[in-house]
Amino acid sequence: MSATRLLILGAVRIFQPVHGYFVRRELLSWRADAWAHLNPGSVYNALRTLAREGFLVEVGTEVHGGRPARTVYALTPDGETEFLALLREALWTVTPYEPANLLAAWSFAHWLPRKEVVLAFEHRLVQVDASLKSSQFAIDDLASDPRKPSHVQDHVRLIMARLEGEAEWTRALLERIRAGELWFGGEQPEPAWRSNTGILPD
Amino acid sequence: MSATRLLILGAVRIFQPVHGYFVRRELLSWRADAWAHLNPGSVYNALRTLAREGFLVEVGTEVHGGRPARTVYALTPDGETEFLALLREALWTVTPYEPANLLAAWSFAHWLPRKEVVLAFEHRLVQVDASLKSSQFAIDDLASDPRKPSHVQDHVRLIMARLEGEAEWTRALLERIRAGELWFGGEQPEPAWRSNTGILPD
DNA sequence: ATGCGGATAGTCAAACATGATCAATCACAT
DNA sequence: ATGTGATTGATCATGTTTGACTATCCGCAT
Repeated sequence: MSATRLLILGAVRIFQPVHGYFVRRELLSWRADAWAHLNPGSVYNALRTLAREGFLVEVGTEVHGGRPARTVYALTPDGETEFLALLREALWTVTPYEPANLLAAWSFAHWLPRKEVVLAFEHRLVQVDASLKSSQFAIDDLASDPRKPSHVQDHVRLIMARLEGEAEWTRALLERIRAGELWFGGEQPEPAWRSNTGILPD
Repeated sequence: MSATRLLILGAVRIFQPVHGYFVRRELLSWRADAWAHLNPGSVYNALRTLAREGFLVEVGTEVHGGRPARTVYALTPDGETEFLALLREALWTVTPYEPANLLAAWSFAHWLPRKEVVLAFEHRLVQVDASLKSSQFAIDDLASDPRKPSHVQDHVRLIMARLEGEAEWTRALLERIRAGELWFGGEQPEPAWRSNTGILPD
């Protein structure tokens, strides 16, 4: 799933050099285990996969006492590029069947310039609007086709209702961003939160 | 994924005895490939898994010309029970992180009595309401915790906005069901749609 | 000193999903 | 007759997800 890749890449980017368990704890504190189905195995697997693909490097291995060794990762330049690509993809594209994408994208959107986020959100609203309009025609077509069960129309309506909810959230946030709330790429030297615990191991 | 199991079980239940490709085509015409990530492999795999678990039986194998043999399935009594259990679970439970569940459930809800569907939908609205209320407290807590990144609050808001959209859909449908629209379990002898093509092979 | 819950750090086999690929057939125009 | 593209019916290697499980260490009360 692409949300997992973005989450892992983004979390490593913030805390690098960082080991798997730390990434996992942080993402757990974002409830990503729930909304992105992020199980322990997924985290470690994604780390290994991203490393194999050259987006992450193992920068070392630490052992503390008799505990399992922890592998420490950092982003490569390619990983940086990939992160931005995935982030933009997730932020600019409405994916009604991948609800985790927007959640993951919003987790890292403050790394982009405020202006881009505004444009991306405006674009999302345009996409949703187009979806709503086109789906009305789809529903009319479905209604006139006796071979299609009528619940398919209701499916479309449900998907649109959820999208409408998402659009409402987008509008509310857009207003806050336009009003100068929140901090974006380059506007603030340091993020206010740098840890899920307040204490970084080591 | 549990939506896949419900979809396959339900589709077989409608069209049994039926082969995999037919089930796939039907679910494709419901756009389930999009909203439930239903790839070809998932369908055939689910059929085999459900058969292994005793919920489906292979009632035979047909060969037409030089094409791959088609395996024909039907529900067992256990499969019937499992179908109803999965359907009720999906219909009665709000699962914000499994958006396909409700879509799958609504595909088969007309097999249940109208009264149950009304109760289930009313219960869904209660659940959403509780979610909305509890998440307001969660947001307040998150806001007062400087260690938590502020996007986590926005995550909660987005999830709630989507849920609110779902609730809107639920209310609209509930009204129609209460008004006597649509047909439910035992109210109508035959479903009006029995095929995705109008022509059943054979 | 001992017991016990919780945090730390991660593994692994089994289950499941992915979607390109196959090879025959059909519809239909050239 | 032959090429073209869509349809039929499914498989399979590869990759990903699942989540129970391991094993140590720490804090702290008994």
